[in-house]
Amino acid sequence: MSDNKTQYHHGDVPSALLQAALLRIKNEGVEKLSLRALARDIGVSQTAPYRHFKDKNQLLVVLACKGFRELACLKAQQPSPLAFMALIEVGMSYIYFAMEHPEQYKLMFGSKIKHRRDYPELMESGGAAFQVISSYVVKGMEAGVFIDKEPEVLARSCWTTVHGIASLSIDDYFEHITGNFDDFLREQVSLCIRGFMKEPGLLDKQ
Amino acid sequence: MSDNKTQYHHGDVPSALLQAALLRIKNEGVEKLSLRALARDIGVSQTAPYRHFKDKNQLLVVLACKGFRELACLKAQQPSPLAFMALIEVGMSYIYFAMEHPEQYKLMFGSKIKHRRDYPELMESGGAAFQVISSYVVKGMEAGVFIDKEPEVLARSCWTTVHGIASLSIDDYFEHITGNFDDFLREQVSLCIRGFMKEPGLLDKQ
DNA sequence: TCAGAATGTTGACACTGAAAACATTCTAGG
DNA sequence: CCTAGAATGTTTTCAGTGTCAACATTCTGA
Repeated sequence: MSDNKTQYHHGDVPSALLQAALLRIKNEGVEKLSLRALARDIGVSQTAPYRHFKDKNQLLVVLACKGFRELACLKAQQPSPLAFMALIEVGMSYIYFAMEHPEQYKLMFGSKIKHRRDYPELMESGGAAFQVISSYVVKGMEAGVFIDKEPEVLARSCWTTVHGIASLSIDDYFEHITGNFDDFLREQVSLCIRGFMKEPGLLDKQ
Repeated sequence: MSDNKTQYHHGDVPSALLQAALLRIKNEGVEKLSLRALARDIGVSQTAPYRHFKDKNQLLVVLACKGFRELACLKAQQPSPLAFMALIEVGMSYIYFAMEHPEQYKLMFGSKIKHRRDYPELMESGGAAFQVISSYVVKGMEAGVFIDKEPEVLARSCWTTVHGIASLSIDDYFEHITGNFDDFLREQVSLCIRGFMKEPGLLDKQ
């Protein structure tokens, strides 16, 4: 059905657009992404994308959703029986995701997307990403190593810190850090978790 | 010299542009700011701004610098003899600045500005803003309440957390928080500081 | 006074997002 | 199998943008 003769119908414009978009934002940043350039990339007219996405904003929303869903799949890279260590590792994974997909991360958390709250799938996938961190916090609480607070409070604190580290890393605010960058990040995340612990000493002698 | 007759020369295009820009980003967001609109606002031709700013990016840089310089003037709103309490208050002031000038804050830390590192005045004013938090951390260290780490490490951790809270607050990621928002923010900041303290108990019974 | 610097303008170019009107192809119901 | 209507695509057009070049006016110091 799909031979190599020039076709009127492209085949799969939506996913071709998304793929081209991911490539372009990786190379040129989300700031200069244009629908017309994407259309050119995949060889359709400049208005063809509008048959599949209401507008540019909606395409950005889909890209962001994909990112959140990836985030939601994160697991601690070095699983640890110690709940608070596992939480640190999840935080690290989160930061590494951001550093590996900086432009997509900026899209997810920046203000490029307009009227974010009008897109339920975006809210939902974003919430799911948060739940990952949250679940590890809960494990820590069940293990009894964290202070007596609402799990949501700790989870939000952890998420916020990790997001701060990720954002600033991406934008090269830590460029002058000397030494192993992974160590630096881990120290920053640990400092956050330290604030949650009944006995911070457990962390210090690690 | 400057009567009310129509003048060929405007008088002070640069500061008029900056003022108009601050107004526009406050009302419509930094994302849709356009030089041409600013030119219209102040009643000059669309290319007049280019006599005073190399390009749009440079105007954004100046706006961001102004923001950083304001940040650098922050003091704890409720000064406390307890060093760690003062640090918390400075963090709060920082967050409140962000919430009062959300679009300017996004401009300062977002990726709207291109080639940030090519603007020494931006790097410098940004560094000065960081120094405020840093100085309060040092006070805490001198008071002996914080753990034994490089001051820079703690300062950066505090800055990162505060930035994370500010960013997410601005973008309404905490919209579902119930109860007093100021209390929520203060709890988040405190949790961060808690991680620095030799005796977190000091904070708990506060 | 008057030349040159500073500041302003008009007009143009190459982009962009988006809508309207129209063309082609696919697909389901008779 | 045929055919109407839905899907998908195209061309054209509009309004908006950043920025440059060429030209006009005004200010300022020697």
